[in-house]
Amino acid sequence: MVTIYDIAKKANVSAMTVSRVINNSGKTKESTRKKVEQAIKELGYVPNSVARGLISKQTKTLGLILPDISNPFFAKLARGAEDKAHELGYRVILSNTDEDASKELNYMDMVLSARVDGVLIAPTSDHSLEQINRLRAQDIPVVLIDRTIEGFTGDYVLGDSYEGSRKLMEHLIEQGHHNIAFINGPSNISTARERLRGYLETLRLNELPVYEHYITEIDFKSIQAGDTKKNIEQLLALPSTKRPTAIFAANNFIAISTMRALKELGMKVPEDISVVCFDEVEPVVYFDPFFTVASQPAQEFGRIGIQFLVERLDGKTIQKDRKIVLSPDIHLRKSTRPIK
Amino acid sequence: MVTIYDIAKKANVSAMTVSRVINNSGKTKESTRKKVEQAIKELGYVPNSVARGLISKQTKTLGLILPDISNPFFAKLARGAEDKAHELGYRVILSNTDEDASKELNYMDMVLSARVDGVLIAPTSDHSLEQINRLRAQDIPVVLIDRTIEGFTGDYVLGDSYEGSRKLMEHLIEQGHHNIAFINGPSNISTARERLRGYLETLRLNELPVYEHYITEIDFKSIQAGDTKKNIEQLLALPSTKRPTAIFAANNFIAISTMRALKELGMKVPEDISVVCFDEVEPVVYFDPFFTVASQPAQEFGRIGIQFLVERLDGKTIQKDRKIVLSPDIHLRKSTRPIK
DNA sequence: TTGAAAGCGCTAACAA
DNA sequence: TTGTTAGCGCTTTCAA
Repeated sequence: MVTIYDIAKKANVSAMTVSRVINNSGKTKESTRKKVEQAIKELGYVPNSVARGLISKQTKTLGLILPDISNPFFAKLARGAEDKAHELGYRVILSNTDEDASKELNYMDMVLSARVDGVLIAPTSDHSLEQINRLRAQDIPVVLIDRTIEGFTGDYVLGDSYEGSRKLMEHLIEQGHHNIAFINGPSNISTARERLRGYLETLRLNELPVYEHYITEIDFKSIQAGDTKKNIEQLLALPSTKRPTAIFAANNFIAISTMRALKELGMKVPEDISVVCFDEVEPVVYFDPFFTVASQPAQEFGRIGIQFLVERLDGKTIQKDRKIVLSPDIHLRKSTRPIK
Repeated sequence: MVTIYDIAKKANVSAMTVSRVINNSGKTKESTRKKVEQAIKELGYVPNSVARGLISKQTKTLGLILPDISNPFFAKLARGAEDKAHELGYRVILSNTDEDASKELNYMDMVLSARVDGVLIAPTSDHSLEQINRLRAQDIPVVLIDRTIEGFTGDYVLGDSYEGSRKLMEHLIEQGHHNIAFINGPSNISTARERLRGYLETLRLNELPVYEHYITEIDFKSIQAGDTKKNIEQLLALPSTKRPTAIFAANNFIAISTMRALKELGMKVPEDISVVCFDEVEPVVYFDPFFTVASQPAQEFGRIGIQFLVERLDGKTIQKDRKIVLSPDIHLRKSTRPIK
C-alpha cells in the first residue's frame, strides 16, 4: 500500500510537503505541487483515512441506526441520508436493530469503537436514551430520526404523527365510520403515542365513544410472526353491531399484515371493511395506488437529519436544539369507502 | 476519550497488559485481568478501532456498493449482507451508484481511503472492471453480487437470469402469447444479456419469429424520468395484428413503470395485455400477489456474498473462484392470462 | 506473566 | 516555501 513517504521519495520532497499538497493547506510552490501530483497519479496513491482519523479525531464516518432497511420507509430514509452524507463528504455505516434494544446496544458499541463522528438513529424505545447518553458522553452528536424519546434534548426530524392520525380519522368519520379499530405499534415508541393521541382526540372532537377493545398494540416481531391475525380475529369476533367498519393501521407493515389477515379471513377491502395507514406501501403506489395513507417524506427525513448532524460537527456553534416536524400528505385512495 | 493508558493507570499495570486483556492474547494472571476489566467497566472504555486498524491493517469494515437501496430488491440484499457481516464481526459502509459509472468511481475512492477489508458490489457495467482491478491491486478482495462482468475472475453470487427468463417466456407461450415484447435493462449489465438470451432462446425453441422492434432497452435514469411510456407507445402504435399481447419487463422497476404507462394509456392488465417480470414487487406481494414474476432470494445474495468475502479475508487459502448461481422461483399470479 | 520500545500513516507545531 | 519532530491509540517484538 502506497504511503505519503513513497510519494515523497518519488517526488524528492518531504512527507510534509506531500501532506500539504493533498490537503491544499499551507503554501506550496506550483512546481513542487505538480511534481507531487504527478507522483500521486503514477503510484495510484489514495490517502489513508484511518491514519488521518487517528490524528485528527475525525473519521468522516457517520452511524445510521434504523429498525429495518427492508422496510421501504426506512430504505428511502437511508437513501436520503446516504446521499446527503456523501454530498457533505461523509461515509455511512448502516445498522438494523429490528426494534430490539440489545441489538441496538450492540450497534452502539460498534459505532463507538468505529469512532464515528455522529449518529443518526431511529431509537427502539425510550430506553435508548441511556445508550444515546453514552455517545453524548464521548462528545458524539446524535440526531433522532422518525421518533423522539422522552427526556431527549437535541435535534430531531420527525413526521407529524398526531396530525396524520387526526386527518386519517377525520376522513373515516366523514365517510360515516363510527366504529374504528386502531392497531398501533408499541407505545414505547413516540410515533405510536402520537398516533394514539390523534385517534383519541378525533373521537373526542366528534363526540364518539372510545371502545378500549378497539385499540390494540402489536410489535415488530409479532408482525413478522403473523400475529396481526389474532388482533383481527378478536375484532371480527365482536357481535355484528359492535364490529368495526374500519381499521386504522399505525404503519405500513401493520397495514400489510392486516390486509393479509383480512384476506385469509375472507374479508374484502374496502367492501367489507375500510383500512387506512401511515406510510406509503411502495413501490406499487406508483402504478396502483390502493391504500388511503398518511404519506411521509422519508427521503427528506434522512437528508435533513444528516444535515443537522453535520452542522453540529462543523459549526459546533449551534446552541439551540432544532426540532423539525414534517407534515404527512394524506392520499385518499381505494382502501376506504363511505358507509350508510 | 478513554485510552488503554487511562485503564493501565487505573489498574496499575502497563498498557500492554490492558491490550492483552482486551484481546485475550498472551497470558495474564486471573487477578490482574479482573483489575483491568474492572477499570474498563468503570471508565466505560471502548477500544479504538481506528488505532487498531492503523496497526493491524484490518478495519473490520466492508464496502457494499449497490445501484439503489430504495429498490426493494437491493434493500433486501443489503439487509442480508449487513446481517451476515455483523454476525462475522464486520461493519458495512453503504453506497448507491444509481447505475452511474462516475458515482461508482467516486465510491471506489471512498472505500479505498476508508481501507475497507473487502467490497461487495453490483457493478454498473462491464467497465467497472477497471475500478475493481484498482481494489485488487491493493489486495482488497472483491465479490460481485447480482451481476458479473466480462473478464472478471473471482467470486460472485448471481441469480439465474437465463433460467428465469426461459421459464417466464415458456409460461407466456403456453398461455398462447406469440407476440411478446421485451423491455430490457441496458445490455452492458450481465443480467440484461442473460435475460435477452433466455428470451431469444425460448422463441427459437418454440419456433417463433423474433421481431426486432419488440425488443427495447431502457436504463435506470430513463425509467426514473418516466421514459418507459415511450417504449410502450411504440409497441401500441403497431398495427393491431402485430401488436404484442404480452410484455416481459426485465426487472421490478421496469415492470412498475410499464404498469404505470399502460394505465396512462388506458390499457388494463391482464385484460388487454399480460405482463411478467423479474424480482418481486414488495411488499405488496404479501397481501395482494399480482405480478407473475421470477422471484430471486435477494437476502441470500447478500448473505452468501458477505460469507464469500469474509472467507477470503480469513482463510486467504481459497484457491478456486466460487461462482454461485441461484435459481429464481417462478410465481404465476394475476398479471397474465391465456389468449385465444 | 508483565513491561518497554518502536512504529502503523498521517498531520500539528515549530524550525529553517 | 519546505522540512523535522513528535505523537494520535494501539499492537508487535523483544526483554525482563
